[in-house]
Amino acid sequence: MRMSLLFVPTLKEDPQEAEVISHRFMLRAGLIRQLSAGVYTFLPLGWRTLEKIIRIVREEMNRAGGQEILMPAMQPAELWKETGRWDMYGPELVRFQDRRGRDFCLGPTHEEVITDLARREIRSYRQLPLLLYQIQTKFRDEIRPRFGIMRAREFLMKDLYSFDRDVNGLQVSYQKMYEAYCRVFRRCGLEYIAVPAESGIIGGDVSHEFLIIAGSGEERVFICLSCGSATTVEEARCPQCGGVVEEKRGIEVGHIFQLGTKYSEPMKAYFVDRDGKEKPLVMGCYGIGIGRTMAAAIEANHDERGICWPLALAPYEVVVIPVNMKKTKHWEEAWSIYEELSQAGFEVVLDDREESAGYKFAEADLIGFPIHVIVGEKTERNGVVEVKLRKRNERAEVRRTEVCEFLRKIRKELAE
RNA sequence: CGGGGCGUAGCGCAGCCUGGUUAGCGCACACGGUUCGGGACCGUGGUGUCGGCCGUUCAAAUCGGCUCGCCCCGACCA
Repeated sequence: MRMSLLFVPTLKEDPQEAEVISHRFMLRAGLIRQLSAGVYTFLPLGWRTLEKIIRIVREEMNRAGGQEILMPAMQPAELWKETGRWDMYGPELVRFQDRRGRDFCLGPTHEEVITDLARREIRSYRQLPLLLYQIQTKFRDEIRPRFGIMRAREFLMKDLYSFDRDVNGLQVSYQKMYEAYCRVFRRCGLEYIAVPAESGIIGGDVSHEFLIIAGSGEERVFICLSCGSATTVEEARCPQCGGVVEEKRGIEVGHIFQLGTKYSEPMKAYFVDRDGKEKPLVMGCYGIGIGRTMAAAIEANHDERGICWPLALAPYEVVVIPVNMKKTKHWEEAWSIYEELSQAGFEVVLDDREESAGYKFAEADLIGFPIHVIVGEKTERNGVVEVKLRKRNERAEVRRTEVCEFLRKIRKELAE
């Protein structure tokens, strides 16, 4: 992609409405724009990153045996009355009526809809276990939308629901998801931790939160350095081993629950087991905040100049910067490197704008391309380009002829 | 919902307290020229229902009331 054609409205100054770092950089780097409190548009670069997270999540859900579906955001009140949540959920539930005066809501989560589907379609234990998921926009009229995209009123979420014959089956599904979540966050290049958690309004017995470790995180986590166990409750400091406890801060990006029969009982979602008896489906549900993961990734990976994307989440992997557009040599070499890298399968942007070098450097840092290839005087004189790694702030001079090979190695290294 | 803050050009702000010329500055934008390895410089130019409504006054960005929106802190959440 050529930078001159990319729609990236960057901001030199901090927008007054943004205080939190990820929010500031997302606005400044031209990733998002706000429409209303807690409601955002994703611009091309922001959407690319979001799609990268989605792809990783999707691959890992599929790998764990999940099957993707898409449920409606618009849901009839009747379902919510069956579980009692129409009254329980409160004003956070976005409610409205259709033209005939029938009550509906915009789904903040989908237990009711999926359980309704399950009770209609699952008859026999032979159909179990079943893991269904979707990646979809959720609506929650938050008391107080906050921190930009971090707590939005409209946001993208991956939610998976497991259906099993019994508690043993549920535990197997739960364990699969637990591991899938670990893989998702590891592949995103993020430092994460899983901690036992309260299950809140979703209900159920066992539950874990997945947190991205970031200094600005709202939640405190206590990690035992000897046994590795973690908790969010200060008093419960891993008394079992008595080791040294380290406190860190984290941002909740995922939550998994063992629901049991909390929804299947009231909604009468039964199946016939091997013994011929009717039993309620044993359920679990598993969520990942997609946008939140993006914000958390920035909270955990930035410096004063801007974002330092992990390779896996960067909107583009490489930016090629010709220092002086007036010098034919810079321009030609930059173009040929751009072509070569594109051919080689890199996601690369060519900064072909008539801007000063300093301007391009500052913007490349802000946006956070993991790899910068700078074509300038050294290229003209010695046939070398400068390769800069954004996150480590390391620079290397590489011969023009070896650029592609060098970047292949770097990419492999950064991917680990 | 309680507490605090903000709303003036696309963005960041000054002006308001103490009402009174044509509402200003920086950035951005357009055109011309000079620059070109860390957000360049010079010149020229365009840009405003001063968030909205009502009121006070000869006169309101400025004073008063109401209202809308946004941000931050608290109780809830991916």
